[in-house]
Order: sequence, then C-alpha cells, then structure tokens
Amino acid sequence: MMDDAGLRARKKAKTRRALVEGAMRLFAEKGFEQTTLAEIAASAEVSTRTFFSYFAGKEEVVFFDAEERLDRTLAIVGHRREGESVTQLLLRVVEAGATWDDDLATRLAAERFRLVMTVPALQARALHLLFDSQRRVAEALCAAYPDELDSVSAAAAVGAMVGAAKLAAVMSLAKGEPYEAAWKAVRKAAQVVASGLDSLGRPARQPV
Amino acid sequence: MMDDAGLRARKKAKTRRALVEGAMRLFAEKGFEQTTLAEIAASAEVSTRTFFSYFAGKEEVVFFDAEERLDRTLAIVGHRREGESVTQLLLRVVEAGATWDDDLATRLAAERFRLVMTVPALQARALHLLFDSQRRVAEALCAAYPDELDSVSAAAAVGAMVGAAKLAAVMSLAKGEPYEAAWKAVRKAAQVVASGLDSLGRPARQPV
DNA sequence: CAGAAAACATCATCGAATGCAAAAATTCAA
DNA sequence: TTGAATTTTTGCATTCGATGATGTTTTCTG
Repeated sequence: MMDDAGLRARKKAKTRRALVEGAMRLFAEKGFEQTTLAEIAASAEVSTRTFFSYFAGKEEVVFFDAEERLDRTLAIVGHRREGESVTQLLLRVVEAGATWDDDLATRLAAERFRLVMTVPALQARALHLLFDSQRRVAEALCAAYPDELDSVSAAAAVGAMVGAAKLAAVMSLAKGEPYEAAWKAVRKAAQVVASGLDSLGRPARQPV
Repeated sequence: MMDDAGLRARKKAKTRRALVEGAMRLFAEKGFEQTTLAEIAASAEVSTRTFFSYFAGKEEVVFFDAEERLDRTLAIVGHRREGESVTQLLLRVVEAGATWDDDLATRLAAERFRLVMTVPALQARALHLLFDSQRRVAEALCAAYPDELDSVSAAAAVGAMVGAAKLAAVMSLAKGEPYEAAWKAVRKAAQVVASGLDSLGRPARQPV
C-alpha cells in the first residue's frame, strides 16, 4: 500500500513512536518488569488493547527497529562488491553494525543496551532475534556466493563471525569497558575468526 | 547437606522426574502452549504451586538437564590435556556435545528437539541457555590457557565455534537432513572455523 | 516420641495476552 | 459533501502464567 502519504499512515507512525518513547522512558524510570502494559498504553494515550496491534508483546517495543536493520544488512550482502571475498564482506557487515542513521534508535541506544544486559526476558528476545537474523543472512550469503559456498559453509561463516563478535562484545562490556573498547574487541574477534582460531596462540598476523 | 540418601531427597528427585515425563508427554500429545501448568502438575500429582518449587517456569522443564551438561563441559575445559591446543580442545568439546549418558535425556531427546524447533518460546529459552553457557565456557577456557588467551580472544574462540556449530546444525536440520548429516555439518563447520574462514571456497589463496 | 525443618497445598492476586463485538476514525466514490 | 466501505480503536470478558502469604503435612534429627 502507500508508504507515507495518507493521514492514517502518519497517525499510525506517530502512535508507534509514542509507544516506543513512552515505554522506554518508563522502563528507564521504573524498570522493565515493573512497568505494566496499561502504563505504556496510557503514556501514548491508547488503550491497552490497541498496544497489541502495534507490538506483539512488551519486549518487542525495545527492538522496534530490528526489522529495518536486518533489511539493511541483507542489502549489503545482496549487493556484494566485485571481487570481494566472503570474509571481506562479512567484516564489512560487522562494521556496518556500528552505524545508526535512525534518530530514535540513536537516542535510545544506550538505554536499550542497558535493558538488554539486565533484563533476562529481553536478553532472550535479543538472542532470538539475532539468531533469526543470522539464518536470513546466511541464506543471503549463500545466494551471493553460489559458486563458492554451500549452505552449511555459509551458515558456519555467519555463525562464527556473529558468534565471535557477540561474545567478544558482551565479555568486554561485562568488564565495564566503554563502547569504544567493545568495538575494538569485536573487530579483533572478527579478525581472529577470519584468519583462523589456530592463529590465536601465535604472534598476530598483520591486521587489515 | 546429604546428597542422595534420605527419603526426602529421593522423593524430590522422583517428583522432579515425574514432572518432566508428564510434561513432555503432554507437550507431545497436545502441544506446548496448549498444555497448562495445572495439567502438568496434575500429571505428577502435585499442586500447581508446587510446580514452581521445582522449575522456574513451563519452559525450564524442557531443559531439565542443562545444568548437568554444562558442568560436564566445564570439566572438560578445566582438565585440558597436556599439550592440547585451544582449537583441539574446542573440537573435543563440540564432539562431546553428541554424547548422552542420561536415560531420561536420551529418551526425550527427539521430542525435545522437535519442540525447540517449533515453539518460539522454547527457541528463545534455548538460545539464552546456550549463550550463558558460552560465557561460562569462555571464562573456563581463558583460565585454562592463561598464557595464550585473554578474555576477549577466548570469547571470540568459543563464540565462533559454538556459533558456527549451532547455525550449521540448524540449517542442516531445517533442510530435513537426518541427525547424522547434521553432525557431519557441525564437524565441518568446526573445521572451517578452526582453519579460518579464508579457507572457504578458495583452496589456494594468500591470507589477508 | 518431640521438636525442627522441609515440602506442600490452599487461597488470593496481579499482569500479560487474546477473542469478540461495538464504536470511532479514515478513505473513497458518487 | 454526503454516505457507504474499510480500517483502526476500544471495552469487556476470559484464560493462563507467575508470585505471595499462610497454614498443614511429611520427613528428619536427637
């Protein structure tokens, strides 16, 4: 249907935004599980019943931009550069994970991260979303390199890269290190995976 | 406290077992979300309230042996063999994931797998458990190779290996391949990670 | 057997989630 | 502009998972 014209669509987008902002504010103020759906709905001036026509559940609000981000990642994989290797492409995907061009997402990034790290239900939801994304990315990668990758190799590549990046980031941040250090850890992890675990004990290869 | 003697402990173990078996049977018969806690509790002849003193929630029943399996994995990492490389140890851990020595777990393995693949809530829970396990394993690995690994490298290694194995297994099974093929895919994925992603697709290519 | 401790049941409550039908808002065509 | 047609919102009822409080039964210890 029409994408942005129409009062209806605009109002819908506005309500969605209001729900996200209201919910995130409440989560920050009084905690995720302490915030009830009734309160979230009230903060956007809709009924609790209406909430569920925007989000499937309380957790979904926190990941309001997940679909959009996945689409962008799939686009990167789908339009791979000429002569680019699988590894190079995946490193570029990891790198792209750092960029935000969405207002709302940028503003809420820190609070979202804090929530995901502290609320078990959100942690589980985040991992599930990430997992589904990996599957999609692996399929796209397989399609992008039809002559070089079978589906299992593609899955292994994506799983390894994302798995390493994820765990490296979490371990770094769990030690209380700042964002910058965490990103450095992610890049290092990606490099290790790219060049093989066997390179771990040995002197580091020349970084890219 | 005493470990296994005592009527109390035996009865508790028996009840726990009854809850697991009853729940899994009901899940198989009528589906996970169609089964209520009241029914599960009734199948083991306890009150619904008592159920929660055995499991934190309906999903936990399905992963009744998670803790035990993690402990065994940590034991492997903790007692690494003389001269064994990080990669070799991790490959051995992956391999050990295939072994079951628990009656109950063996009998319920197929149904459990089917459930996890089809029920979103269980998928999320499984990923969360796996993630927490990875953190613990990464820490253990770091402790086992204090001279060769920092915590980020250990995290990257574990994340890469587990991530690759997981995604490879799921992709394989999603294609309808049998267990044996899935395990082959897991081993292949582990090998790819061990030798580096760059080894994918192009047999003879200079490292980055 | 008596007292302590653990496990359990009963009762009550809260919140998330869903189905349903009525009401309101928006679109579109005449 | 008016009046359907369609979409969105809402209120209500209900189901179910989860938790707390409290008293009772069962098991353990001496």
